[in-house]
Amino acid sequence: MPDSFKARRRSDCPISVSLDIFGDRWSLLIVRDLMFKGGEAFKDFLGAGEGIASNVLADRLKRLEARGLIERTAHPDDARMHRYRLTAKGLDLAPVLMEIVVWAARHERTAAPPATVKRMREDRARLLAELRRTHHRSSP
Amino acid sequence: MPDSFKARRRSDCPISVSLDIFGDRWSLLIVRDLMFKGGEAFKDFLGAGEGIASNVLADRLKRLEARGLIERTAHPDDARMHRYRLTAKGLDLAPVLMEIVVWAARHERTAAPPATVKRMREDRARLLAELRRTHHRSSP
DNA sequence: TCCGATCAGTTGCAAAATGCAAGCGAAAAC
DNA sequence: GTTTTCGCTTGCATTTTGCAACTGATCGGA
Repeated sequence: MPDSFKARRRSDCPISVSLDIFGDRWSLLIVRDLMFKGGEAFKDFLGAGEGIASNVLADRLKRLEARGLIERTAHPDDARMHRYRLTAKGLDLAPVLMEIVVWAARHERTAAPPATVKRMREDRARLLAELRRTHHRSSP
Repeated sequence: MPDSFKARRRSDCPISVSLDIFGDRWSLLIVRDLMFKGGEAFKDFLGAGEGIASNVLADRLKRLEARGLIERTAHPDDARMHRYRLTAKGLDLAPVLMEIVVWAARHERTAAPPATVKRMREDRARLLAELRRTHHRSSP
């Protein structure tokens, strides 16, 4: 088990603190799957396309849960599964993810649908409201 | 030398593509130093507070340069030094960094000055314009 | 002009994280 | 009751990171 749980922060800089939480190659992809792709179960993240290893995935899920970005509950219909969902804190990463998408769409060749990118640039407030509705979280 | 230069992308998702570029614990801290702290030289990043190792720093600088986020030039006053500066592409990460700061300030205990955070939330356009002025980059 | 300090790295090695394939127990599907 | 699915865990090889020491070029002062 890659025990990536040293809670030791490198500094109190907000960016550094944030990177201590999600500054790796996988965490934000999990958040993305939860936020935009409707993924909820372990297998959804496993099969998400980038090919995360199951042990790393297990570690990241624990980590994200420990940091309060996601919550894990029993799946109502199937006792084998768990249901992972974004907390309000996790959902609040939406603006970060959107800015990343906007940046990548501008500077890299990506599969981002131009219409979506445009909405992220020009209609962010409504997009965020929609997201919150989808995820049943009240807005701050 | 930790040769982190496999340009192989895991998928074409804009978030995945972005994380392949700056999804690690150090890259965005370097960008932060360049963007907000006026750092320009190797030693500035080395002594930035989080304690990056010099070999990792050297690797990240090469990598960021290869990806077009920063550029390295000879320092005008001192032939030992190099001057690192953000390109327009690197400077365009400003909204991402700002949203990260806003998120961290809301959800974690950080050293972010509340006034700065407030400006990032409420006066982003002007802040971005100031940044571009500081870094002498024309705006898109 | 010599000499120590500074700068931007590099090198070698240990420790940690990642990736990969296989395995496992519990629950569901058939 | 047998097979599949699911969410992991385990063991092991590979890669990345961290640490400390070192280098070669340049600078600044005596």
